[in-house]
Amino acid sequence: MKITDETHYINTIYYKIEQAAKYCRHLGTQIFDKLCLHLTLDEFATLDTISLYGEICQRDLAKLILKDRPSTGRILNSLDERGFITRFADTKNNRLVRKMKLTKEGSKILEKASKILKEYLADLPQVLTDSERDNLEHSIQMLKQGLEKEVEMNI
Amino acid sequence: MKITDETHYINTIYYKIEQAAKYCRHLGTQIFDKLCLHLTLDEFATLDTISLYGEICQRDLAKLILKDRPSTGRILNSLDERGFITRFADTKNNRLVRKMKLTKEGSKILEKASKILKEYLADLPQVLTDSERDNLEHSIQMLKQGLEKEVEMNI
DNA sequence: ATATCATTGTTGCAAATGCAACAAATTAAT
DNA sequence: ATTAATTTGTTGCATTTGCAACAATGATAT
Repeated sequence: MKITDETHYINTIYYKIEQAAKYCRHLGTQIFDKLCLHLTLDEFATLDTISLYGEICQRDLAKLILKDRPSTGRILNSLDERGFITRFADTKNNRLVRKMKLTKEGSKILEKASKILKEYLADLPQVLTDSERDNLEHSIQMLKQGLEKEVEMNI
Repeated sequence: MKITDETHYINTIYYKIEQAAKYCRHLGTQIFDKLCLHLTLDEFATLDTISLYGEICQRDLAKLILKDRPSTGRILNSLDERGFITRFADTKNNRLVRKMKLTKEGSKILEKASKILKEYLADLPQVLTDSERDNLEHSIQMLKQGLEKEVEMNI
């Protein structure tokens, strides 16, 4: 039985990336759960992305947080209801869009969660050396650019 | 606006890996759909894994195909109903388990799908050079090993 | 001016997923 | 011997996701 046989799916780079992604997400949700941040990983990523990009429309946000438009809308509904963001009408290319920005409350909880998260992660053993991480980032970037040409993401 | 600000989630390696994984899965399902292989990506991966590892129990298979036990059982039910695998009782560490193996039909459709897939992928432009892919594989492996110590996957 | 197409966001529903609870079988403990 | 704990697989249900259809608005074409 040749476990390293490259012709099998389980040995492809696609499989290994999916596996790594699942570990990442699992670890993320476990940490968010344990730390009681009152935010899910997706909500945190959404607030963080808005704070980074400022006022963007929902579709652009969807592309950034890797969710489809309905899912993005639902996450924003929840954040809106809880007073972490406000949404307002604006235009993009002369088109009516809904943009959003953080409220004071939103900035506060994002900052608090970031701080707690940072402290927690600092106590974890480092999984990759800096050079390994740089290597990985570069390779992933190359892969993404290659795949982008082949896949229609339809967001 | 510092888009490359490393303190933001969207710039972390975790985010980038999830993004790459989503591209991989999207491309995979699109290809399987287009080629009309009468198998989903997950079903293909399952057949491929069984053909590689031989007779294994469901839980071990679940760990390999990165699904939880219920999902694995459901995939196997479907493959079983369609005659691509047979399941039988066996023991592992003196414990009763259900193992499975490919039927003639299962081997046939796996072989056919592999062949079509290989031809299709050969026609795609190469997204990574061999050395880039080797690099990526090594880094991903390191990351996975690091994460494994921190996450309980509960499969 | 009217019709057609494109973009953005929402709704609704089917499918997939995650998870807890359960059942069956075996091991370990007292 | 009885009880408790473990491992494996299934069931059921709540949540999430994916996707198609729709509504609203603006751009383009004839």
